[in-house]
Amino acid sequence: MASTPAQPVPARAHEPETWALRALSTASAEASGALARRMRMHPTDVSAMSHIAASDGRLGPRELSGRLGITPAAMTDVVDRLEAAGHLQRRRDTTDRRRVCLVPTESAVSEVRGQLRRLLDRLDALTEEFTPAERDAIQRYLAAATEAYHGFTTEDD
Amino acid sequence: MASTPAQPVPARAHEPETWALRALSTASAEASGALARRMRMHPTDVSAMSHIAASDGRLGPRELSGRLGITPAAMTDVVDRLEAAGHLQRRRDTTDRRRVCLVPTESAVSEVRGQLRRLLDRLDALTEEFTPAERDAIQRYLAAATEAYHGFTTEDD
DNA sequence: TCCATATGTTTAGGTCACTTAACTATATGG
DNA sequence: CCATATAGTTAAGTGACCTAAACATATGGA
Repeated sequence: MASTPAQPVPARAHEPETWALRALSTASAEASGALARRMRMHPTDVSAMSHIAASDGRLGPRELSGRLGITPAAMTDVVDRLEAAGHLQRRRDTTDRRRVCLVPTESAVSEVRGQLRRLLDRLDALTEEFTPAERDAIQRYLAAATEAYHGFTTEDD
Repeated sequence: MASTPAQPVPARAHEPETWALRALSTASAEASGALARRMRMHPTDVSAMSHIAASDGRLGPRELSGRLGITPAAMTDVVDRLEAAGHLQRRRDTTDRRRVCLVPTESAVSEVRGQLRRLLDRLDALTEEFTPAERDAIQRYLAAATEAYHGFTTEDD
């Protein structure tokens, strides 16, 4: 079943939060895989549809390929798959006829939103158990952790 | 640069922590990619080495393929690559000669540990900014969030 | 003891999501 | 109006995965 990462338990000598973050990363990666499986789509295609469904309808293949970290050529394949599956339509941009707008279909938007909501509702529910002061600390911690990961990513070797 | 996920900003109507978790997931996925790139290895191979480096030296291909969510046949390819790169050795188990033990080389262990430490140290450092009570809340939240992701993953459709 | 069955690993062959490079079409500034 | 840049696609190739089958070893019961 597991379709993604799965990290080993780190070898002691780190903070409990650090272990917890690694477990969290693994769990969230597995959830992404589960989401894709449930929608019977490739993980890349789900990511693409998430962006498209949240866009203003003017998102094009080039911009999207950059966001997903794949080449424009690969993006053509992704869009081909999504269009064939009836999840979106290509529409020529009227003002710049080089551009293509990726317009999600009604059904695709509601399916993406619906499936995502199952996850996001679960996450929303977590906050009920915490006081406002605790929630403030949690939010600060999550932001700092995100920044720490980002710092590691952009760290020069 | 971006080699992984990258989620869109969710469309409102959710808790700040929920948005923060999605940003965190994206950031951690990108960090995993950066880790692999820095070690000049495939993401799968890095995951494999993480498990092997943290093992008791008796970890075999079948068990590891299960942990990584790939088939045993694919695992053979992974082990071939890692062995060719000098990161591990295959050793026949003496008590059950069907089994192969994946023994990491000295250099591989120190490289994996060294690179991982750069990340884990960053994460450890985060905790300094919080009080013990806040840290307790953070730890509870992280555990609950992990469980929420896991619940979503195993949710029957 | 010997065989049926189960388990760990590898081999063989195929698939498909990606890559790079080249091509078409459109935009734009000098 | 042409040189150059940009959006998108096509073409050809690569490699990390898959399924299926083979092989080696273990194990429990007749």
